[in-house]
Amino acid sequence: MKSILDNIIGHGKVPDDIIEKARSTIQVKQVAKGEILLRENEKATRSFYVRKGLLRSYIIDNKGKEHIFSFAPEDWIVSDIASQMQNTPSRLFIDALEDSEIEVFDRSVFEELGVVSANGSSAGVQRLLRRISVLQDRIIMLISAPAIERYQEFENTYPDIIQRVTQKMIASYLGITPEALSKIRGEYARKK
Amino acid sequence: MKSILDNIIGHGKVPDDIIEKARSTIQVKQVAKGEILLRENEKATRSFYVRKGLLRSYIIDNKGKEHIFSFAPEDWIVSDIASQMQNTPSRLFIDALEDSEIEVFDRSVFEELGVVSANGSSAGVQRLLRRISVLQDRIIMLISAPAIERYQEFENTYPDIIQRVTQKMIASYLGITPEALSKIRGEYARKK
DNA sequence: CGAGCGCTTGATTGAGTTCAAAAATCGTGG
DNA sequence: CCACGATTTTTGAACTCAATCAAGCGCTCG
Repeated sequence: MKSILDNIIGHGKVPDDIIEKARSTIQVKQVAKGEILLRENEKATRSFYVRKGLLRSYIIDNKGKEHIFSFAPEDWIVSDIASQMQNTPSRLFIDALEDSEIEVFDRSVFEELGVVSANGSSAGVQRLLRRISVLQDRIIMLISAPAIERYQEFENTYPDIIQRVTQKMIASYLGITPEALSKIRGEYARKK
Repeated sequence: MKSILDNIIGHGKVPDDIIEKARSTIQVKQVAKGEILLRENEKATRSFYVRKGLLRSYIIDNKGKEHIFSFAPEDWIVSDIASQMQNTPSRLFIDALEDSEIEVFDRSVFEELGVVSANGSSAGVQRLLRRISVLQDRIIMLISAPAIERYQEFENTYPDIIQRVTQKMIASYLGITPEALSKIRGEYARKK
């Protein structure tokens, strides 16, 4: 059976004793369909590797509606990277759509294997993780929020950029037409 | 002035001579507003680090409309990771929104610095890059394609998952209501 | 066997698009 | 530095795609 370790470490190169030490920090778990592994507002410290079965991650918006961020079948990893990165309470729920067998692990596994922060290579990986976190947030906005909220989010997240580009560009980034953005901004301003 | 190197290598730890060798493969370039650095269908081999100015990446859909995937101000990196990962022709254009000063580099920089494929740590990084590439594709679909095309894309990309989850879940993943998906599928099937 | 869930279908509503045209802003050459 | 042309932004009307609300059917699993 495949393990997360087979995926982190490439071929050879990592000493057996280190691998064994890492393996001891990984916890194998059987989860029943419907079981919740991570709830909103919990601190996301652990990630889940799926050996067998199917997990999903999703958010619940302010109207109580579910929006699935990702499915995770065999050999996939699920986690709230954004929450882990920024050390903020998680926005995602993670649960099991089928009875599953998973491996539970946290950042320390990567550190022990030298993937993260081992010898100066950390900053590049940090950057990749931050990128993923940004993309995750954007997808969540796109599937769950109406145009006006996406605009407000953009306003807050990129105050510097908003000054430097045309509205046409911002609209294009948000996935709406310039006309729609103009109208949204009109109403929005009027209401303040 | 900050360089991409300051970001890849963390603090200390990488020998000076290796850093210098890496630095020699990085090319500093002045680009004028409007200049195009990467075109659709080119093979994306290089990435761009912005020292000063503003770049963007975007696609042009089949109706000729631009959709901005990302802005890249100072200290950001732009590249078509999906294209680089899968070695496919790029879907993204990259151009300059302001006169900018950038650093041009390719994968070899990471390899030389031991971030990628140096000593077995590669597989973990590969996984992160693949994740980014998946997220990139999904965002592009969300901002540029109507619901039916997003569904068809999903059908092709995750044929295994489609069998195992309810349509309600798929709709939730696509960012539409179950009713809308049902209707879309109805028409779609009828037309075949 | 019944209750609930999932899927479909229909009617209505609403957010955002498209098309068009006017007003405002920007950039450039004279 | 001004003026002109081009682009951007705004506004309006008609339209379209998808959301909402509601009802009905079929299935399963408890």
